[in-house]
Amino acid sequence: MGRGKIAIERIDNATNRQVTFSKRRGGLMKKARELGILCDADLALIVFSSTGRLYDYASSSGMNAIIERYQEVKEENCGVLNPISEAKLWQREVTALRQQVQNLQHNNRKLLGEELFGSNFQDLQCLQNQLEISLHSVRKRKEQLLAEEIQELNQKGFLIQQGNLKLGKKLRIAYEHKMELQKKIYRGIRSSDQQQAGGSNTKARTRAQNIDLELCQHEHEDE
Amino acid sequence: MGRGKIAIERIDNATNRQVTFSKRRGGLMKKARELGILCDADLALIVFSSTGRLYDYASSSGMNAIIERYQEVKEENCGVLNPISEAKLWQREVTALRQQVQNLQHNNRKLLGEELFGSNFQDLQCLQNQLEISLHSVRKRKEQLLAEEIQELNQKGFLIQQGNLKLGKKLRIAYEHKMELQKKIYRGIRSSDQQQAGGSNTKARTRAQNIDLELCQHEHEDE
DNA sequence: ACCTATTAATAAAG
DNA sequence: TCTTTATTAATAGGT
Repeated sequence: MGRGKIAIERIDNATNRQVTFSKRRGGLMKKARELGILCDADLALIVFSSTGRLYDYASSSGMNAIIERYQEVKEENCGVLNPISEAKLWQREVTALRQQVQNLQHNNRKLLGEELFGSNFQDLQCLQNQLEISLHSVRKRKEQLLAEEIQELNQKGFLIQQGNLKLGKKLRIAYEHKMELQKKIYRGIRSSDQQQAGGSNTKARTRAQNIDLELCQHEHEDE
Repeated sequence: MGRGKIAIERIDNATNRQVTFSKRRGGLMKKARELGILCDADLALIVFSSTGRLYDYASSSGMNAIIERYQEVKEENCGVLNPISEAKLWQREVTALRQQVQNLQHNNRKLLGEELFGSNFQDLQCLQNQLEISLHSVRKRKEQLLAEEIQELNQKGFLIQQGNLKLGKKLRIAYEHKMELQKKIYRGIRSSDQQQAGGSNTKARTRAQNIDLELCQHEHEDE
């Protein structure tokens, strides 16, 4: 229809394309409307132009109703929930969770000894029993923790004591070593003094320092 | 187009309407497709027949994408959230509530003296203190309830005692009344015996019954 | 927007 | 539902 037929493919000429879009869009809308009226159909048409502009038509029931109806049908077919059912599902879960939170809060408050005015004597007795059980558990656990800590400390103490014993042994050996060295030094100094009578004792000090160093090395031997 | 023109109004003949629906639906779909291709437009067409059957067409981007795009545009205009954002919103709330439920359950379990292995000594001490406070509250409330009950019972007891006093008074009066009546009867029987020596005492019995009746009436006087 | 030659759609009938 | 065909409607290209 027209002064010549055109191939059904993207129109390259932008102006031409725009003109054709306007004309055919109008025709499509008109045909859609006519179909709805003539055949009592419920239909919707959504068109985005290549520039992003929106044009739409929906028969009497309205666009949203038609979209929802469409999504309901599709959901039945493919098992994938449409966004509206999904929202409703989430909403239901929110309601349930809020109820649960309320219950838990109520429970908590009772366990905290608040809001007791709604409870009768028997309820209070149960609550008291529960609290006593809880308290017992907590105390038991505390004792357990303490016991563990004590054991740990004992272990550490034992290890430290073992270390002490070792060190004591070493110290004794070192002491004996030292005594021997001191004796040697004493003998050395005496002979040195005899060789350089009245001279400075710088050399003797240096020797003493060397001895100290040796002792230190012994003490830190196997750390 | 066609062997004659038709008015754009609902076709009464059902068969005719069904045929027209088929033809025009096809035409509409074709035109929609052509518009999409020729003018590089993004479009969707949803048609429900009067019998509820769904026919739809969507250009390359797909029906859901087009519907979402449509709803996004509409949302911008009217400020009403589209179902997808709504679903996400609910979902976020569900996540938050689930977390809250978890926390509350954890708290509850601790207050019930369960799952104490994750707590250190100080936490346990706090928990114990709280439980002791709770227990104190519960015991206090129990005592309060008992006190109230005792007071109520005292009140009732007092009222019952009052009733008893009243009844006792009446009983005394009734007793005195009875004694007087018995004296009268005694005197009456004696004189009667003197008049009818050795005769039946039927009349005397009847009199005694009357007296009992009188007493009963006194006892139940103001109930 | 309008015009109009030309093609496409389709109403009615088979 | 599928074809045919007479007729109307849509529209391509030009103004």
